[in-house]
Amino acid sequence: MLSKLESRILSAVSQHILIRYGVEIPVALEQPRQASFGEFALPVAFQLARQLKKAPRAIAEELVAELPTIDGVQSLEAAGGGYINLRLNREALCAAAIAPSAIAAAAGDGKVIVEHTNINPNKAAHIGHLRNAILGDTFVKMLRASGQNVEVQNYIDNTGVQVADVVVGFHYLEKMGQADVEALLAQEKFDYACWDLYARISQYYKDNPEALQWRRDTLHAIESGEGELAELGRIVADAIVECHMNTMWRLGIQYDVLPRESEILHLKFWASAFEQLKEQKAIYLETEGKNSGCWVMPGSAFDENREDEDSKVIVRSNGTVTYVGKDIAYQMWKFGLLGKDFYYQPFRTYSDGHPVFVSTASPDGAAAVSFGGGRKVFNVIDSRQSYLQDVVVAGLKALNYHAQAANSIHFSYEMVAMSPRACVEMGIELSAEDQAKPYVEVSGRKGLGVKADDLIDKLIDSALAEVGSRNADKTDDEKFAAASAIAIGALRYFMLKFTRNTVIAFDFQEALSFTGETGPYVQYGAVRSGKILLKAGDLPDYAAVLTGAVCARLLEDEGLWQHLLAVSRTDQAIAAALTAGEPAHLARFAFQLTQQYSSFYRDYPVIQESDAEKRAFLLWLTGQFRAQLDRTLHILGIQVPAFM
RNA sequence: GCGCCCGUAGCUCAGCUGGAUAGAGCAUCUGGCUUCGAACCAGAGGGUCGGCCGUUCGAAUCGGUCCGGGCGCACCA
Repeated sequence: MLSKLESRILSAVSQHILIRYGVEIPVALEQPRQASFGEFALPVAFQLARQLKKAPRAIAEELVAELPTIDGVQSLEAAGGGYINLRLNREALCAAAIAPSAIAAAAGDGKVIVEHTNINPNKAAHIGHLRNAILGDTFVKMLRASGQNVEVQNYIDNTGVQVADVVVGFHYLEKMGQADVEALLAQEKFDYACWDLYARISQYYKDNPEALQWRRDTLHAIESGEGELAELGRIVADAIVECHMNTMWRLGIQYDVLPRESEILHLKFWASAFEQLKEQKAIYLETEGKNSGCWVMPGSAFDENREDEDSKVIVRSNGTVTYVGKDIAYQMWKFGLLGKDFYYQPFRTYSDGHPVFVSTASPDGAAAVSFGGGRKVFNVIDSRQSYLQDVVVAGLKALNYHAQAANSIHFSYEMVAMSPRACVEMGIELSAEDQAKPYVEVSGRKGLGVKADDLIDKLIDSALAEVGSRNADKTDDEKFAAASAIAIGALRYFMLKFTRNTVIAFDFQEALSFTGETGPYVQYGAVRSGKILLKAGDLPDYAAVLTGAVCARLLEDEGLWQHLLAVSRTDQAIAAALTAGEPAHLARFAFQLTQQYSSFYRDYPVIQESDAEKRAFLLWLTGQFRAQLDRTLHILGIQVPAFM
């Protein structure tokens, strides 16, 4: 609601300055430190001071006197060293909020692709993967809320060493065949079994380096797609992908398509990319030095501080392509630059009816859908991969795809590590070296980490204990549903409250907290407001009761005005978070909005209000709060339980 | 060695393109449930924004430098 007014103010002010002083400067609008200063502040006089060689305070006073009246603005005032504080017309803002408004979604041109989750399908998902998926999913919802057409991809590396290692574990360590693995699969928690096995085989390699030959053999078999080892690889990867999809769906996270590495290999995506790279001389065949016999990208292409000799191998001397090479091909496909596409078949349909497809190599029985070909691509990958992401972008540039290179965005974030206390609580023994650190890196190879499903279960358990103690009258199913919503709310909020470049040192006590700045705090505010609306019975006809005069009278109350203001800032908050690319900003807004509501809740009893006009107004404000909070929570992927 | 990130209250973190008295949560202390549910609210204490230079009307924010911590820099993915 406020965003329109804001742009009106900005254009009026900059226009006036242009005419009056003949200068064109970017005008900024801020929120004053104190609410008593007004609703907005213009620091523009400070900027003008230099150019006009005049005291900022004098300029501010001049502007206050000369600025034309702006629709919706009550008054202007020069303050402090040169601020212009600005008060809004309360009645006008209120009237605008009551009138139903059509929100014009700014439809973006072209498709935006967001790739996230991307967990190696060889073990259970852990807290690090949760951060990736929750961050990615929330960003997707932010984009969609702004009218963008978004395609969500979850890349499945089903032919890599990590899958191979688990296959090695089954085949060589456990001496298990296809039937044995399938029997294990039928039991619960296959991803947990693989988690342990992966840690074991990793340790085994350490103790018996000669066993690495098993990995090479297995990897080769998996890449060729033939034989028993390849079949085992398929079974493992497919089953684990199912597990991951289930885990993520518990958090409300969906995908549109699962492109798999096996199809990138079989459909020869790399061959097409290789041709283009050679043709454009983006890579060359090294004939001397340590990389002799390899196709390499010169170091200067992706890092200006590097020498050309400090190059990155794209194709190994044995003719196989590296991870980065495959990633360049995949990135090209995302932009539709490969001249190829996968075939697809349905993978599953979520309970809300949304289908997700998986890539296949064969046109037989393929679904009539297509993916990729985006205008802009966001890769949600942790910051440790930034070097490789740079190489991928350099590849696009070297191919003269400059627009695509500029639209390849590494949506990076810092890792989730384990706090020493969390390690102790899990009974993990740390090396002396690790103990000295402020936090320890999560490691699948070491089996060091908190599994996503375990954490969710733990959260549900403790939410259930709370819900149970407060709602004896509800059925078990109802209580479980509420506890689940609370648990997911707590988890998503926890992962989102940190800005992207903050390392999260995972701590059980913080993650399991339901008080203070948490998801449940916000959900609680929503539930309380919902209860009032429910108890109020039939809602009044707001447009009829809340006339301009009524609003003007009631909004003289500073508390009510501040509440209306807070609610009105939702649009801005959503837009600002998207611009900054920080879901954390939106999470914080949800918290602050709820804080505002909590004091409103205490100060203004709604149901027993005897003044009918005021009661209607309070009800309307309550509804406004709930509606705006619901919008925000929807983007954050947090549901409001029926009770709590 | 080179590159990226971080250093703000006892702890965990915010602080938007430099702007008015640096903010939350947790923890500590005080007060508030016969009043729409206290997973809440009100209040108190607690900070040389890692150090030092610089840029400017103005710096937690920009630049330089030093100190401390993390992560990268493979013919692994």
